[in-house]
Amino acid sequence: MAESQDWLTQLKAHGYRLTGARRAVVQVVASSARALTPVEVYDAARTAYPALGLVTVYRTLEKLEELGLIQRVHQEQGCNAYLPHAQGHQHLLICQRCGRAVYFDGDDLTALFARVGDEHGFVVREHWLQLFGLCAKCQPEVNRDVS
Amino acid sequence: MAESQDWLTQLKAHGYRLTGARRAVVQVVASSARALTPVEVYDAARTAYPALGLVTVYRTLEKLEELGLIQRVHQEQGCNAYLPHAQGHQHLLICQRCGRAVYFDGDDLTALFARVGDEHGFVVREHWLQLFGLCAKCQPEVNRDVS
DNA sequence: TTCAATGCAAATATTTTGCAATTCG
DNA sequence: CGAATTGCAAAATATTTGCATTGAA
Repeated sequence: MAESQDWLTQLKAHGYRLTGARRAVVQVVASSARALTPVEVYDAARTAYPALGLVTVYRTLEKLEELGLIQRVHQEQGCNAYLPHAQGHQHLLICQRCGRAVYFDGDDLTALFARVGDEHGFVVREHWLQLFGLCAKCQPEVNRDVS
Repeated sequence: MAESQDWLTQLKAHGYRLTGARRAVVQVVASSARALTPVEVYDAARTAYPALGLVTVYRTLEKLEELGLIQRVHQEQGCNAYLPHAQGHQHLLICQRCGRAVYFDGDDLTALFARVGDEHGFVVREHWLQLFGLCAKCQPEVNRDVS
């Protein structure tokens, strides 16, 4: 994936070395359409780089987050999964069945949120917005799961 | 606090017993204006009920959440703090300095979110919105912190 | 009196740290 | 070669479970 290469370039640009472990982790996370936990990254990346240690996954994710290349995703099931970060100001729409995540634009919401803050004497500096639902592929499947 | 009494009534109504430990935990959480972690609840509630165990705090919070009386709050610093739940459909506005939380109304957002989902082939079933900023009291303080 | 609830201790799970060996540049 | 990076083992945290005792109804 092109994104994967770009991340490696970014790491290098910030003085980090390009190691086998990092390449494997980057490859996995950069190409995932759903948020992955450290252990999931570990398992997936070991097929490409068997000597990988879980600690290195933690440390690499930390650096990728610091560089703004990935973002932590909070869900009911847990808050320690990571996804490639969107460009600009975007919000997440996550499938509750398969975990697939897509970003959507929310620029027009900022003004609304500032107004809400005003009404309570707050200055709003950040907002978190996530939508949960079912993606096109999973909508028919859910009925099947239940029956 | 009146809310505290109401929670105890709810617990009883669902077949749970009203014990000293539960009264202490309920009292602390129901009257808090900011989200508290299990350990914070534990420390605060022990002044009223010294024999309290941390495990009981976990178990009580679990029941309160199950009854919809409290809700888990996710923040940058952690995702294991609880706050009294709002009535109806409300969202959180949290002060980044003192932690004070207030709810605001978000009914009008539902239609907008459904439309966003549509554009991506999703059926939106839930949404999650939180605003972060500075409350009236903390706005002047922040400048002082920095200088 | 009965069984839910408790608190302790121990088990799990998750994340972080110390450190000697390895490897990128 | 030298410093950054790695993986292991161990430590530190956070949460859950087993179980004998206690106490609410």
